[in-house]
Amino acid sequence: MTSSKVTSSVKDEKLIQHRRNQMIKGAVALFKEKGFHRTTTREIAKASGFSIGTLYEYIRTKEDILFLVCDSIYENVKVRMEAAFVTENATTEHLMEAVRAYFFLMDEMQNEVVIMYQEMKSLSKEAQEYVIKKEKAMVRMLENLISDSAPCQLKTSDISLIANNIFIQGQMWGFRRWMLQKDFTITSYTERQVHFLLAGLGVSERQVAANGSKYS
Amino acid sequence: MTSSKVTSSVKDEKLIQHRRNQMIKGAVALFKEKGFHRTTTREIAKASGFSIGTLYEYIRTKEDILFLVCDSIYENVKVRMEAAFVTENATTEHLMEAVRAYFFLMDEMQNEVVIMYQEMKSLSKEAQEYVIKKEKAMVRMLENLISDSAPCQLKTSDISLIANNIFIQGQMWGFRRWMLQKDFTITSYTERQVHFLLAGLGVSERQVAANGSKYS
Amino acid sequence: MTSSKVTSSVKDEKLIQHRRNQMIKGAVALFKEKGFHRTTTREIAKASGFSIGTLYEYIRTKEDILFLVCDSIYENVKVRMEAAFVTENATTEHLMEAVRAYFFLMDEMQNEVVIMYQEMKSLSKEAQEYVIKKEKAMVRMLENLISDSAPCQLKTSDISLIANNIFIQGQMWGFRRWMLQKDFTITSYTERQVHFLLAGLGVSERQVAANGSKYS
Amino acid sequence: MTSSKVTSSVKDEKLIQHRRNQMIKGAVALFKEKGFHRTTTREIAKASGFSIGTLYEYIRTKEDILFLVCDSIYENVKVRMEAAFVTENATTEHLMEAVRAYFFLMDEMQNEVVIMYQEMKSLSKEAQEYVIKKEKAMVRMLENLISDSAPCQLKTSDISLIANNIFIQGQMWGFRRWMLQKDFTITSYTERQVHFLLAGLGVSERQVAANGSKYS
DNA sequence: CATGAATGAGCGTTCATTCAT
DNA sequence: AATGAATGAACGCTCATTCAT
Repeated sequence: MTSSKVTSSVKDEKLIQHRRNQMIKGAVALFKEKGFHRTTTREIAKASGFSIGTLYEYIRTKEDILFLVCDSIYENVKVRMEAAFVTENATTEHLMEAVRAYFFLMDEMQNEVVIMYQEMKSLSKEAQEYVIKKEKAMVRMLENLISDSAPCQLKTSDISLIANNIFIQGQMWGFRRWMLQKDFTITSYTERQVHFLLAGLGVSERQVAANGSKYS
Repeated sequence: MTSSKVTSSVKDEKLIQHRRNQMIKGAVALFKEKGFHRTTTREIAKASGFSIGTLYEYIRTKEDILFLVCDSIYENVKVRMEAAFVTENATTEHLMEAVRAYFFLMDEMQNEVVIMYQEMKSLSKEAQEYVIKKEKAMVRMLENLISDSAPCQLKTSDISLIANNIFIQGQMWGFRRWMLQKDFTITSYTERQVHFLLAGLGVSERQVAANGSKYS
Repeated sequence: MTSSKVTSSVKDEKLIQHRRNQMIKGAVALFKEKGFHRTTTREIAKASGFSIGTLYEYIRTKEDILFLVCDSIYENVKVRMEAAFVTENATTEHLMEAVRAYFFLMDEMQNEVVIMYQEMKSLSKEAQEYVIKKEKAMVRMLENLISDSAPCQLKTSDISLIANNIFIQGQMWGFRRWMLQKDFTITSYTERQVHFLLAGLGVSERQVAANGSKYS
Repeated sequence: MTSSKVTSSVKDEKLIQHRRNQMIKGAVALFKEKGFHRTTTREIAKASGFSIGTLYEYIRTKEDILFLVCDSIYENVKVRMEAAFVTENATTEHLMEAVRAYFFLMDEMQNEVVIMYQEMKSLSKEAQEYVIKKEKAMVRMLENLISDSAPCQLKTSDISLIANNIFIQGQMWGFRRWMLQKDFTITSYTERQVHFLLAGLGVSERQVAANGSKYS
């Protein structure tokens, strides 16, 4: 669905969607390499396969492109996460499997994550809030899963803390790759983080690891 | 000590140090608000209390300012951390106290931390490596403390993982303030993170919390 | 033909040629008056009839403009010289007529010549060599003509010397105008220089001057 | 003698002279390499062996330095030429010997000559006129010698032309070195130019070359 | 007399954005 | 709907000149 936050002078919704996908793909590659500010609109147009004039038929300002990129990242993450999250009668195993899915997703989306971390500040206050809202919604999903699956009663603030810890541990796999990716693979990283998570929750690992995971 | 990585055309070392401190202070305030790229050298000069010409007597390029800022952040953190870290016969209590000191430091340095996260990419590859080296050295300090104080034998990769988790949990207090600082104060945040850390290490909290902390 | 040494971001070759001619014309007028260094790119843009942004669509650096000017001067001189030079069965009369044509051309192009003399040093080493090559090619044309038309056998080094003398005598009409243009017109200057040239070659003037010149 | 055209805030005439000589020496070396505009006053101060503040005690503007350099060049040439010029009962041999002396001087002063050609335009109109006056005076010296020594009656305009030809032939040895200094040494160059000069004057070489020259 | 830190006008260059075709 | 030439505000940086010490 077209991000209605960004206006276009073109009418054909299908075309808008198509062109914007081209733009996002081109922009992510460029932002990853040079960052938002060092990337010019001309470069984005070229990488997207059309002219600077055409680019401006589908956005109003350069910031719109960054917004489109950020929005698209969250959309992708959201779709993938919803597929991995069980919402009813969740067990600790469900939680662990969701965490694993999230970590593997973060591995796939390292570049996008780094972009989010580095360029979010370049968005307008308004757009930042929109994006933060999306991040909060995702954390809430995780909180619900923790809450549902927790073996014992946890304080809501503790649930929130654990959810946030998991979230940034997933993201840090990407933005601290220079620190982590010599000692770990995504598989071993995931396994050990899950291990400490369980320990933190006071769950014996044996209880959970009985049946294997998709991700190990 | 003057950062010898950045050359100045002024000879008086004392003056260089003084002027650069002015620059760093001014630049941090501006970078925090608008980011590195949106801040102009003229604005930095003005915020530092001198003219654009004088600014360039103490640096060669705008990037030098960012480097000076990053370098100064690490220098400050390092000095403070070294004071908080026990290096001999460390106990779990020592570790916890060091973690608390680190979290409170991160609370003080929120703006600087956010700048580091967002602008490090704007440094030259060379300067990035220099800064990463400093970050790695600090993580190593923490690893040593964990290793020394651990109640049981831990794998070195696990030690590294725990150290990194602690590190980014401290940093995340700043860069995810919009998420955390409604539900927590730095004190409660620190307490709960320490709680889960101990749980992860398999240490009973009662054993440790007996004598109160400076930070609670 | 567009000077392929200088790149442009505009694609239309015809337009490039047109805009560059405007630039050259404007730049020559300004360089003549204030020299290359004292002329700003904004002034050149204005004198060319377009904005500073447009100027930079057709060049990459200010030095490119100087190169374009120098290149264009040589191109013009070359075209004019080739038209004036006989290449087969040349007689002394042909040589004299070519020299006269050259002197009159130098009279027309005084400003350009002065610019070349004063600003060539401002070109990059690479561009200087390119321009020197062109100058050498032109001297060679003259050498050939001298060689062909000489009444007696001359040493090649003498031919080269004579050619160079003629060349700078033509140029000096422009760059020493404050010395020469009170006592001479271009016609009388040409006539006397030709006179001494013939004397130097050991040719009686009567033999040559029989049939009048276009230039007297 | 101190160039009274340039004012100094220092009183001690001896010191002024000393400092200015340092400046000229440093400046010539720099101008030769990078030209007047690309050379900074700081560089000149450094090359002169004192500070930028001191530099400005002995001149008022950067242009003053260029003027000092130009003036000094002419002063040197003048002194040397006056020594080489016979003013009474001059013969063709005297003329030839003076020309040879001039050519060898131009060989020595190539850098200075090139600077004069390229940077004179950077002087103020007033200073240019002053320098041109000096050049004219020198040409006049040569004209007088030609006039005195000429074997036959020459028109004054022809004398002027010949003097100018000699002058720029000497200078061209320096500013066209890339063209001439592969085929000639200063000795052979001088000899051949003298040869053609004599031919132009209608003098048989044998009459003159009888007794050898200091310069061959 | 000598120093060198301070100044700021002014330069070359970039690039987001527009709009006629 | 697509193009790309045109625009000019704004940036990073330089350097001649001054003046307090």
